[in-house]
Amino acid sequence: MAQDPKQKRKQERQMNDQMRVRHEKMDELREEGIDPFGHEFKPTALAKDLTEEYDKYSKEELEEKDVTVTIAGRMVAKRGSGKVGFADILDRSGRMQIYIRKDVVGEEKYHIFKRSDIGDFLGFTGEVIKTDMGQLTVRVTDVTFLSKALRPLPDKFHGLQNKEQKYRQRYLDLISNRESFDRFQNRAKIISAIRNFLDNEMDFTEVETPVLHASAGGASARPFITHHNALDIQLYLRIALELHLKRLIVGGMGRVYEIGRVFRNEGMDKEHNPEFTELESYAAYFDFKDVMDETEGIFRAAAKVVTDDGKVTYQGNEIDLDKPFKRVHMVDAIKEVTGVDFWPEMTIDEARKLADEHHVKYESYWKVGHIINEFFEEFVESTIVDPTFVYGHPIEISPLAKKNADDPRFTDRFELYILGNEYANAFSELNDPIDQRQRFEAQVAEREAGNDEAQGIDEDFIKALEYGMPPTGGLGIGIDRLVMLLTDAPSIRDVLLFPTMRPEEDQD
RNA sequence: GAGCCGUUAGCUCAGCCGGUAGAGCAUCUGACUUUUAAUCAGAGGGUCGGCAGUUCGAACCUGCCACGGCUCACCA
Repeated sequence: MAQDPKQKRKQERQMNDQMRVRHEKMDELREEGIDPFGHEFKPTALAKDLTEEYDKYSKEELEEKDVTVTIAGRMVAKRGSGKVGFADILDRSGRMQIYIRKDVVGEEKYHIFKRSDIGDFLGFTGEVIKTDMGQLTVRVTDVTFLSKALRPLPDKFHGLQNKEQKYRQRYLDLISNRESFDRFQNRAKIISAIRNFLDNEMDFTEVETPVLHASAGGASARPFITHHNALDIQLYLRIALELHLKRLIVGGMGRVYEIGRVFRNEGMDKEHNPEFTELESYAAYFDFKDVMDETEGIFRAAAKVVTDDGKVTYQGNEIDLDKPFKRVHMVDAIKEVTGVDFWPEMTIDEARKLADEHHVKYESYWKVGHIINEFFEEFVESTIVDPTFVYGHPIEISPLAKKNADDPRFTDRFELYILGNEYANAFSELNDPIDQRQRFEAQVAEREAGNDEAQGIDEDFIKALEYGMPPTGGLGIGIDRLVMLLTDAPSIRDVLLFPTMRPEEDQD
């Protein structure tokens, strides 16, 4: 391919010594009639399969078996002496050592191996053997050059440590840090296990609902705003899946769930990324206690991917997901930790007095329920260790949850807490359209009073409820945080392949 | 949004009181027919994140900027 000489000079200026050498080797391959960016290749085995199948045999047994295989992958380590060489080949399943001799493969093929760099893709055919050191190895009879790496890989021993680079160039992290590679494999398996549980054990239907919303509801959060040209309207990226899924319950689908990306235009930290993956499920005729059972089922199914006995260690703290989760009313939990009793009916002034006594700050528009919630968040949340369903949230902070039949100050809602963090939020869904309109109106009043995350009225959703929605139990789980818990990841960025980053300028 | 910390070779990291930049891996040359962070001998490789300032002299001190990390705040 012809290249502008000016551009080529510029490129060369930006290259370091190692890139120059690799470009030269690429040209050399072409001169030898080898395509440095080759085509299809048919490996007959993966590294992991070979280990599983043959590692149990002795050196002599393997010699007798005389098994020939073809493997392919990226060369990630290379060592050896003049006329023999060893290399580690990384394929999607793991590593395999190869052993190559000049007197076996011949001058030309050995030269290809000698001149190839760490990072290059190569294919090898050979016999499965064990070395004198007992290492399972492919003794090479044929080499195929597959693809050139023009940039050097990170340090083979330390891997890639620079966090920024790990997030920006995840492919390098995946190549050089096996624990990261495995974590993303586990993420996929966890999501698959959840799907399997909901599909096959709970008889749910998986659905897809719009990401672009005319009004962003179903949660309290600031949305991302975008614009549709043809319709010339403002649209929002969804902040929750809730309102569409409930419309499907109205439509008679009975049990639906969606695992999908939602977007919240808020701060970023170890637990928050602007886009994240949420599971929401809705089941007709469930109440929130049924949803607790469903949630335990989901967590156990997911945990099975990483543990046999349900025990998981997160950042040094062990928890047991096989034990039945604790269940406690929010007011009882507050009473237990602080001694403050919110069971008696009280006026806002009495609640404010309690807040003042305990140095709990409150906003002017807060009602008693907001203060109760604040007590919980301030004093109780961080003390929870074992998986615990905290239920009975105040009605003021739960605009989509059904009122408790015996005490209308509270809702039939729960959140699941583990090690001080929230993992699930669920309730018996509000299916009374008149109550729903009043809740939305209270949210609008809150917004006018200064809460810019309060929701607006979704008239279309209320209309759907007016056609009748069966009693329904709904659930939301933050998938990223669940994956963090199960894979012992300290930051949400460690479980997102490509976390949101500020773009860098001046890229080479 | 605030505070603290970081940014030095392709990667991982040193660099003392301000005196013109170091190691290991990687790369290059040579030796070596069972190595596994291979070994041995030699060599090359730097806009010390960027821009200003202080100074005879700045990787180091000061200011501003960029990006990142941690903590806090915010966050159904």
